[in-house]
Amino acid sequence: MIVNTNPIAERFIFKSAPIFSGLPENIKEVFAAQMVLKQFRKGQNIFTEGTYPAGIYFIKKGKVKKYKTLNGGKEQIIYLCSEGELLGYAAFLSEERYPDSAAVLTDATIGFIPKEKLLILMDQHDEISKMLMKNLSHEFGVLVNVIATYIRKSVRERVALTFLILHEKFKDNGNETGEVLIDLSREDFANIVGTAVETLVRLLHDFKEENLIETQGRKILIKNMPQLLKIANVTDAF
Amino acid sequence: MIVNTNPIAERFIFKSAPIFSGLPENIKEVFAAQMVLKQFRKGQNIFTEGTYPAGIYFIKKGKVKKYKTLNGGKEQIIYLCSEGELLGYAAFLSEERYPDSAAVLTDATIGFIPKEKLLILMDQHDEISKMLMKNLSHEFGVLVNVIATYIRKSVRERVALTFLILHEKFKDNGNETGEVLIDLSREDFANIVGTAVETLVRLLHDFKEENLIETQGRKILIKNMPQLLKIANVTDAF
DNA sequence: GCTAAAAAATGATTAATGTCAATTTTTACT
DNA sequence: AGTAAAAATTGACATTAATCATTTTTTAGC
Repeated sequence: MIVNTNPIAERFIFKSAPIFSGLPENIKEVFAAQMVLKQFRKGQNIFTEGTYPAGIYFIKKGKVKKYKTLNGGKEQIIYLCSEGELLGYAAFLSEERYPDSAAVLTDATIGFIPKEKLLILMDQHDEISKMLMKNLSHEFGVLVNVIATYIRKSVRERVALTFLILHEKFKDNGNETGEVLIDLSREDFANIVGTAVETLVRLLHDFKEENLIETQGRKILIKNMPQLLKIANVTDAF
Repeated sequence: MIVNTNPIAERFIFKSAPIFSGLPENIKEVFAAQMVLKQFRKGQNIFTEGTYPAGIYFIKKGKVKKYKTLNGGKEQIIYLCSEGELLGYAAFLSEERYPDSAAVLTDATIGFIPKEKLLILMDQHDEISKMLMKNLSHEFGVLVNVIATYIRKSVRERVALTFLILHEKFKDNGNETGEVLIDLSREDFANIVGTAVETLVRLLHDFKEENLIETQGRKILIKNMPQLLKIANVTDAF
């Protein structure tokens, strides 16, 4: 597997390492024992904005988009999650409604831990609370970077930055030369960037002409991530 | 004091109630005892993005902007904090650099708790860890709403929404009829909205013509918050 | 209260991005 | 492989918002 080579990446990515990696074996087992696994089909929703959490979710396999539907039908993807990430725990911890929805992008295996059980686990094992706290606070910093970047940068810069995130999320699709293949609809891509599909397509066209990417049907091959990163112009992210 | 009348407000506001309000008296005292108070002059920085936290801060008195400086010199204000709020605790908890800076907008009194002491307090009093967790997770949900809203809505909608936040932050400047007086530079206002000062000024002009606000020098009187809220069009926030 | 400096406001123009309509390509299914 | 539906792409145009230049107003210090 190709390792995350760029320190900037972690300022925009929730977690490169699986969430449990820091926990002692016995805790991992306790956690796994409480988890109910469920299969989801491509496109299916895991939870929906405005409802209250009944527990938290863990991505065992697959990719998930966290998104928000806006008045007027537009969608904004807040974040792409992949294997090893927890879902919906901020709303669980705040005891508030989900601010966003989660839907699987590919067929997926999702673990569920009901809140009653999780509360007991947190009470019994301080490490679990600490892990949640550590993750949440990291993700908080990521959102701060996302806000500043997405509000103030041009769409071209945002598309380039989005490639950094996608590069990370799809790196298991990497080939020997380090090129990564992205499999994502233009609509979802545009909804991450926060732009119209047509605008995204035009920028992809530009990047293709500049030899930074290649397209194979809807799939996109990242050919020159360093240059894309230069275009993203994100040395202001900490 | 005028109470927050709008349920939408809390989806965009970190905390209306002072952070300690839920804690038992004895914990409040312990916390207060560890706090070193310091005076800050208008414009002074409390901490700077890219550095590591030495502890956390508490706003005893005054208003603080949390902002990020972007390549090219632009500034994006992430959030306005006021009396009773904690600062810099996400970076403290994640043990990472501050993603943003904090500067006082008015002369202010800020409490500081060094990290060594805070770690001991958290260890001794579970309520403190829980309080931090609860706050952070709430703020996380707020940032999700902010992202979707500020990326996808027009500047006019964002200005209207910003009035909701300012209404809350400046409500101690309210008069008998519920109108609230905002005292903030156009530049800071524009940096919250994420737009150019000129664009902001033009929109303020429009709102004035529509009788939603009045200006008194740089100060702005909110006259019709309900209508501004309609313009903001944020019934999509949970 | 007067004055210089800073901030706010206005005007003209340009650039970026969104929208709508039409066409081409790809995908999924038989 | 053939075909209908969905997705991607392209083109023309409208709209929004940024930028630059200038004027007016406000603020802070004497």
